[in-house]
Amino acid sequence: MHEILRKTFEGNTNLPEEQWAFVLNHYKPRTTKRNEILLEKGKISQHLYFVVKGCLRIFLTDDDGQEATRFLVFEGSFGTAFPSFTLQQPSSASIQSIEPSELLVINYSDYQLLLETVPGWERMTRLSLQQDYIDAIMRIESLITLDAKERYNILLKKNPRLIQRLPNKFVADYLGISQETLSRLKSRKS
Amino acid sequence: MHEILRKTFEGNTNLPEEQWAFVLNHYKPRTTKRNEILLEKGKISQHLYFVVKGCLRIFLTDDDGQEATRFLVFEGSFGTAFPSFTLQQPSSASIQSIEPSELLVINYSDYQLLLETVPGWERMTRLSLQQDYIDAIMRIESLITLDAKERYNILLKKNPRLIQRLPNKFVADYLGISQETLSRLKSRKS
DNA sequence: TTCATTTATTGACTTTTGTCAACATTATTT
DNA sequence: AAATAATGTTGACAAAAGTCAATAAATGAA
Repeated sequence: MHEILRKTFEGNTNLPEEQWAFVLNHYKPRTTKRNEILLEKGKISQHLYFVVKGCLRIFLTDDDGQEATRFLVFEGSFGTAFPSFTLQQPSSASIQSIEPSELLVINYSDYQLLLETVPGWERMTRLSLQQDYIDAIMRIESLITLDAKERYNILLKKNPRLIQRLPNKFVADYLGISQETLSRLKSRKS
Repeated sequence: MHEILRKTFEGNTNLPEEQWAFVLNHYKPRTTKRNEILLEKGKISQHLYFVVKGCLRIFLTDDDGQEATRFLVFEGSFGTAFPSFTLQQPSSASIQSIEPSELLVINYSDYQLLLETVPGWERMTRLSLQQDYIDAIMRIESLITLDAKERYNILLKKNPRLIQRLPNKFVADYLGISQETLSRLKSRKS
């Protein structure tokens, strides 16, 4: 089960065998049920999740009960309420497991421990953060330059599995539009 | 002139005196004229800029000549076309110095050199990246959950100098809205 | 499988924002 | 200071997206 996690790390770093064991050991398996809430907003996020199977959703709720999806986390990716986890502050977002999922979980203090004790781990972390930041920048770009239809088309191209697999409403609020608008987009020609 | 840069770094790290000299030496002073273009889209970004005085703008242009501002970089902050600089790929964004500015500039290979040779510098970089990523996440949130007026109000509260100082049109496309909409927002009561 | 619940689609209408154009105002340059 | 260019405001209208409500379809649980 840790194999896929190791493969993911290996894109950015190369460790001696014993250190791999040390790192991977701090990621504990966990399974979740469909729609299980992993973090409620207002709490401090203590865990970073790696999705082996399934899908997580980091989302915001406002006072009217409106929801907006900040991130969707699929197989082979990491996710948490990042500002909360990093700064150890109450989270504005909640985390939900949309599907029954298999996760590997590291807690905040172990995350820090790896940074302190494993040589080269800081680099691993920096590189992965770099990529996350770039993804965020691209998302901002698409939000400020494209209309709903264009954003949908790009998502369809870049991440078709996401659209096939997820309930419409999650896709919609990930795109920052209403469910009805998405529904109309999909049936529109162009 | 390097003093403000050092102060900024010192929030995240603590170096012996000789290493400070080494780091700061790799940031070269540069001045720019109003509206000077520092990077054209399509080119690879070779420089990371620290703004001592003035203001930079990282912006996108489409085929119709429409512009959208990805980031505004003020005194005491770093900026570049990040995906291009990091991955050393052609940039989708351009960089412009909106005001006559004083910058401190490091090039890509020196940036890498500091990461390789200065102990603790990788951590400095990671922490600053973490904050940038958090800022990007918050910007995404505001784009998917708030309307133009709300986004404007938040910007007004969080960064009043930005609005006072910059031409309306830059503020507008930073918010992802048209100049006219911003103009109407400003005169609207609520 | 059936029932209950959740999710998706569609219509009618409203609100928000964008676009184009005219004009006013403010900066820059000479 | 005058001339020129850049920026800001406003109106009229168009387009995009949201909301509410009714219904259809799909899904999960018993």
